[in-house]
Formats: sequence, structure tokens, C-alpha cells
Amino acid sequence: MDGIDMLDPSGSMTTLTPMAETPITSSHHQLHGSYHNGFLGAHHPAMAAAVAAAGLHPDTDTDPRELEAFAERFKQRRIKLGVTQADVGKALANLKLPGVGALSQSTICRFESLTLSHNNMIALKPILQAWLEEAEAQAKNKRRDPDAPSVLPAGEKKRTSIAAPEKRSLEAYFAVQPRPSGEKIAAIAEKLDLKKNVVRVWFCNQRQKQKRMKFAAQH
DNA sequence: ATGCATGAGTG
DNA sequence: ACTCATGCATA
Repeated sequence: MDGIDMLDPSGSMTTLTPMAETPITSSHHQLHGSYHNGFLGAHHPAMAAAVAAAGLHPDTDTDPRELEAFAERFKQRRIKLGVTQADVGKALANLKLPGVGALSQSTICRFESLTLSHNNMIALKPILQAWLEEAEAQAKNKRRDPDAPSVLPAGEKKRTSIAAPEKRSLEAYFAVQPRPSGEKIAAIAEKLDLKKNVVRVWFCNQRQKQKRMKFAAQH
């Protein structure tokens, strides 16, 4: 769908969607907005001005700086409340927000460290903000209920571990060709004696990692 | 905190 | 077969 990587680093007004739409609609996979337009150059001052001029809201919610600031405030207050990342994830379900279920410790951690995609950050912010407000309100009221522990089975998984030498090779391949064809992947897999799927997923994750937020270009 | 994995959505 | 949001297991 995108084939080559974006070719519009300049904010030269390509069809940019001011989307700030519906955050979350159900427990899982629906935070899909319109991310498919190489928005990476979307925070050009000229464009921000254009958006403001267009009468559209000052999209302060999509401003990386605002997100960064919120993430830090969030973490600070969370710790102040003596709540762990895992606790927050669980608590989200009790918040009973329309279509918002629990999240994992991983996701909360990534939100705090800004290692989620821009869109993902935007979608999660209002939810975590709601939790924070509610949590602080309850803390003030000394509200506390010793809920049931609930013994979770914790279904076990097995994670493949790619050894250092193989990993170095993969990184070398990635540097030259981040998007190898299926055949190339098979060849690499064979050469490194890894399952083809393991190699394919490794490349997918590598690409995703490369695209994550973290004060990339403009911070 | 992060690596590898899954699955929905998309084209 | 890819992208994206997310998660389990682990370092």
C-alpha cells in the first residue's frame, strides 16, 4: 500500500486529515484512525497555522509536545498514587468507559516512554487522563475496597530467542534492505538456521520499531 | 523495559 | 503479505 517510504518531508499540503476522531470503540484493535498518509511531516508550523486558520480546533491533542508533557505528568502522578503500570492497565476496565477494557503493563509502560506510534498515543491519552482524574479523586476520598485477588492461570507461552550472532546478521541485512521479499526472507532464514516466520516477524517488528515516536525528527 | 508474537484490517 | 495496536514472557 505504501510501497516506498514517504516522500513528503516538507509540509507541502498534501491531503492531511485533521482527524481527531473517536478514540477507542472496543476493547481491542479499533484505534485505527487514518494513519495511512505519511503524516510524519504533519507538524510543520505552516500546516499548524493553516489548520488553525481553517477554523478547525487547535489540535493541541495531537501535538507531540503536549503528549510528551502529559506522559511525564501521568507517570509522576501515577507513582505518587503508588500505582504500578500493571495496576493502571487493570483499572482501566473498572473505569467503564465506552468500549475501553484493560490494557497490559507493556502498553502503559510504552505510553509513558513515548514508544508507541503517534496515533496510538493520541488514542490512549484521553483514556489514561480519565483514569488519572478518577484515581486522584478516589485517593482524595480515601475510597478503598479490598477486592478479590483472583488467581490468574497465566497461560504460558514460549518466546523464541535469537542469538546475538544471528541478530547481528539480521541487523546487517536490515540496514541494506528493510523490506526483503518472501524469497529473500526464506534465504536469510535458511542461512541463519531460523524459522522463516521468525525472520519475517523480526523484520516486521524492526520496521515498526523504526517508526515509533520517541522525539524523532522534530524534538 | 523490551523482544518476539498475534490478529484485525487492508489492498 | 504488510501495517498497527497490543500482549506475554523475560531480561
